[in-house]
Amino acid sequence: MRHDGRLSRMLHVLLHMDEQQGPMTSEDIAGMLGTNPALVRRTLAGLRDGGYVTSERGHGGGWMLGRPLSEMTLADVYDAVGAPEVFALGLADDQPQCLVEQAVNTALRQTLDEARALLLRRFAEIRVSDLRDDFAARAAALGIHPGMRCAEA
Amino acid sequence: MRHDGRLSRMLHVLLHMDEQQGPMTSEDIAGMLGTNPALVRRTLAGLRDGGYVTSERGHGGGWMLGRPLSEMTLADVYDAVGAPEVFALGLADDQPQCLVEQAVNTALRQTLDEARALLLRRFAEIRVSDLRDDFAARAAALGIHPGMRCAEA
DNA sequence: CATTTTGTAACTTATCAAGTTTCGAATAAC
DNA sequence: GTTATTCGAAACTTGATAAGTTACAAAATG
Ligand code: FES
Ligand code: FES
Repeated sequence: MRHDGRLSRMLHVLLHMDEQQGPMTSEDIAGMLGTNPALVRRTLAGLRDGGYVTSERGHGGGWMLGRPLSEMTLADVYDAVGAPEVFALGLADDQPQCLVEQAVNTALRQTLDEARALLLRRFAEIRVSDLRDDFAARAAALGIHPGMRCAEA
Repeated sequence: MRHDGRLSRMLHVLLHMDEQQGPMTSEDIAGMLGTNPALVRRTLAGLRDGGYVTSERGHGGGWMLGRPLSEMTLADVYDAVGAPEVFALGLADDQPQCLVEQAVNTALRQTLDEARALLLRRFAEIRVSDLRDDFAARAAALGIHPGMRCAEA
């Protein structure tokens, strides 16, 4: 099944925004992600509603961080992109008549709920700034200037 | 995202097979699941390869359990249907050049791997016969004969 | 007013589980 | 051995939806 990359993409964008001076336009960002501006706007809209980024129209406009990365967790970003379905595994029928199928659903639902809870708990523990720090460590280890952009290379 | 219901469906089928005298044809099963025989064969093929069910062709043929439900875990069935992708959440790019994106991927991958491991560990702890027992308890609580079939009602 | 840039709606594409059709091969009943 | 049944398997269509695209209105700057 094709997966949902919105969380992954938005984290990437936030980190690049952090190491950027002024605002980034949707076009800048789209170039970075290898996609197009309209999609960027669509997805960033959720982050704007959550106050994690701000947008300005017109000359010199674009997207900027709405707060420091240390004040955003992965869970915040996950929620901001619409809290998409976590699992590809699912139930054949949510409310079956069949008692047998109800037993199956109960067991699967419990197990999936538990795994989802663990995942979201972990997401809530990780600040976006932690990823930046990991990135800085990587760059240092490789002796690479941390400001690189793959799209510009 | 549309989810993958193969595990759920196959568990349902196994439980019905267990409370059945003789073999069930693909058509019987398809009627139960609200689907069609070819799809049933396609999915059950994996369980047959794992020895969890057997199939016989011709008159009086069909599908039967290959071993008791107490000797199959949810993890066994999950593997037998092809160990489908667990998560709908995914990475935008698996092997990015960008160090920033690599940091994002590392963090997400770790967290997803942890949640997947928990899920599969739980699956390995649950025997299919446990679901049957839960079903029996449900039926008793409702005062319903446990042999009911929704498709026949 | 001309230009830049977001906001938004409408539409197309890609993907893959699910669903369908079809025919061949094996088995059993007669 | 002929017929009915049933699985096996390949080839194809459908449905759902994230992603991608197009287009244009609205707002801000100079
Ligand atoms: S997209 Fe991250 S460096 Fe280019
Ligand atoms: S499908 Fe489970 S009782 Fe009918």
